[in-house]
Amino acid sequence: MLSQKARYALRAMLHLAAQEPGTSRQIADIAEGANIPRKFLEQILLELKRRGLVHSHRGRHGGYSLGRPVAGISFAEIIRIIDGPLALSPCASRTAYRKCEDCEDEVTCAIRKSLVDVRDATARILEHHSLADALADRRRLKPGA
Amino acid sequence: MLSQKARYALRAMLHLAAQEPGTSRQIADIAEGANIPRKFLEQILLELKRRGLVHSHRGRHGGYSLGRPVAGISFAEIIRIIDGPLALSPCASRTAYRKCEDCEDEVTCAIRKSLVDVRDATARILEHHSLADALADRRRLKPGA
DNA sequence: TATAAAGTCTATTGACTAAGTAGAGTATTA
DNA sequence: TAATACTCTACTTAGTCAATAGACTTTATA
Repeated sequence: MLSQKARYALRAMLHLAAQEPGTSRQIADIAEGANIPRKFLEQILLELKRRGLVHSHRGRHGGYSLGRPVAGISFAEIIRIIDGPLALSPCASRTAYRKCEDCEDEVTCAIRKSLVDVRDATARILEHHSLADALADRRRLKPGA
Repeated sequence: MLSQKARYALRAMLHLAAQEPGTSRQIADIAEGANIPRKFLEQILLELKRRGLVHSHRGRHGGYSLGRPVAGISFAEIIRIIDGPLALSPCASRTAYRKCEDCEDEVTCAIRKSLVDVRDATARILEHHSLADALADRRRLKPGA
């Protein structure tokens, strides 16, 4: 399961993605628009900023904007930043591989193999699903808006 | 990520699956053989037993055995019992669907769609990966044993 | 140039869960 | 009937999740 924080991050990014490209939005606006506790959102945006997914400017007319074009930001990237690797086990992760502490022999591990299959399938979907795709999905689902 | 408990459960089941069909193994034996804390394993086996994945008999020559043929027990089933749904969000689960508390409109949710895709891909792999498959994998990986 | 408005940073809280431990109880069999 | 092994419930400890608080810094503008 994703953490609540990761779901918030996805919603916040989607909110930014839905803005006129190049324009920015303030935390309060995002918090209200995406239904996220304001102070919690601050932390999330800060983290996303450190990783380059959003830009911020401070001071009076400050705010946040996407760090890259909508087509260049995948769900996978957002989720990895907030929740860590997609894999079901550290030993099945390709981006954050770590040997299982108590694993006898990884090479012959009959569990790892299928977990790697799952991680690959998951990555295949989420790495190719960008904010642009999500916006397109939404438009298709909600033709009126 | 799977919990440690779920990884233990998979290992324990695999240990049982590797036994002569029909024979049983005692908790202490499984704990040692699969490198699992003994008292913790008790709880896990109890849970698996309640769900019919293993049978037990008590008393002097007691022990545990698989509740079904190795080909009839999937990784998905074991994981669901210990960790709950495979999906990344309650709203994306098919076996344990639950609406997101703070979701505005699920039908038009641009996040849910891709999470459902992931859950389907994951389920496709893990539901079709049985203990028998895992044993076959191991044999292939470790031709000596 | 003061001040209001906005992002930045660190700490804290409370509830919950994960992982493991303990021990008394119950069934079986030699 | 004693030994052995599963059963059940409770407990502990550490850590994480979700959220909140508040002081600090930057920027625009009146």
